[in-house]
Amino acid sequence: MLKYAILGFLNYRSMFGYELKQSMDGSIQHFWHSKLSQIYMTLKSLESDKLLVSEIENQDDKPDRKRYSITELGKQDLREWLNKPLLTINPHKDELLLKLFFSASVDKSDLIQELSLLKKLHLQKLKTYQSSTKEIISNSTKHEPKIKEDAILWEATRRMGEMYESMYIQWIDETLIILQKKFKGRKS
Amino acid sequence: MLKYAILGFLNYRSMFGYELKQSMDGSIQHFWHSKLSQIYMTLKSLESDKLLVSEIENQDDKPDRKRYSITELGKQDLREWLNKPLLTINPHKDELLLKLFFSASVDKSDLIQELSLLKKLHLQKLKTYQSSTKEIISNSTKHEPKIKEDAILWEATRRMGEMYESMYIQWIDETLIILQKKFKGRKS
DNA sequence: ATTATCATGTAAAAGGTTACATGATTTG
DNA sequence: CAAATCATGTAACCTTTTACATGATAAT
Repeated sequence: MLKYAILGFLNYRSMFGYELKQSMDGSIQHFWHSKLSQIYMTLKSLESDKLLVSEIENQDDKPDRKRYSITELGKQDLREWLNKPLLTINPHKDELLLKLFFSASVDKSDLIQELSLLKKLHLQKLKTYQSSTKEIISNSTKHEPKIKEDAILWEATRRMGEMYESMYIQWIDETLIILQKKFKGRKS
Repeated sequence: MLKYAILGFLNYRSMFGYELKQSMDGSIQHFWHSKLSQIYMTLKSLESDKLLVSEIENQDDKPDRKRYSITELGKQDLREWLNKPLLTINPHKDELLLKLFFSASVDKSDLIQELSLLKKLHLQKLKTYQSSTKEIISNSTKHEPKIKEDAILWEATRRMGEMYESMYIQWIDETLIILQKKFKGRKS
């Protein structure tokens, strides 16, 4: 579905591959992410499918770049995808939970340390969603009121990021308490 | 990492490919899932890496089956993985959020319908984690007290499933209210 | 009769990561 | 002087999905 992430962004305005990566990392990174190499490959295939067109722009001080624009065919494809409702929950994978599930033999203080570090990382993410991500969305509405309907939906997805991180942190806290209680003073 | 899910289960006891799939779907499906075809392929490659061995069992009434057992090398590999702490958050993907992010032009009653259906599915999952999954875990402890340490960690992962689904449902409810408020009576 | 369950697999395609390659400018 | 940012891409590899193939028994 990287295809539709790309079409979605290019439907706002034309962009370069590199720029697309930055847009993704700055707005949808908590529910979609891709490596640059994959973005470039996908852009190529979307162009050969006539969903995009590109033109090369020369820059004096910086490397040349390729500006991609969505075509009518591309817009149509995007619209069809947007109008087709999802009928199933999309499963996801969490390596931490997989590891934890099988970790009965692992030293408990190691698990506690691991969870404590991950808690810090989740707290950082939470703060990002609560400050910079939130500001980006509210700023975009001020300058261009016509994108208000977009901003409402962007805010809904941001809110999910916030709720998810809060929930994850709460779960880590609960799990840390259980680990400290049940295995107190026990060696592995 | 399907590799480690397989090694993890086979470290409890030897199993058939088909059985492995059932075990996964019955216990870790909310943070790990795989198709049967992939399980068979991975079993094959793990066996050629000497992490597993297999023996064919004949059954009169049912098809033959292949029982896989973990080797010492496999146990070692699993232990190494379990002892290596995760240092990063694993990103995930959610097609619903991706679609919603770009859905400003979509008919709002369609979005409301889609979210309402998904809410029902999440409610079902939540109930499963709160009843059958919970029972499976507590039953396993009663009959085999030596797996108590395992059961504590299984319960922690089950709890994440429960918290995740509760959070998701709450987010859908909030989002439904926003959609109904902001776009009341408006045509797409 | 048809569908579900048991049971194993192969082949092709799609999706995604990692490593490599290039090369200028800017910031610390 | 080293690292980050800008900018694009290829090749090899790994992971995952989808479709196909077979065939018996049990349940509805």
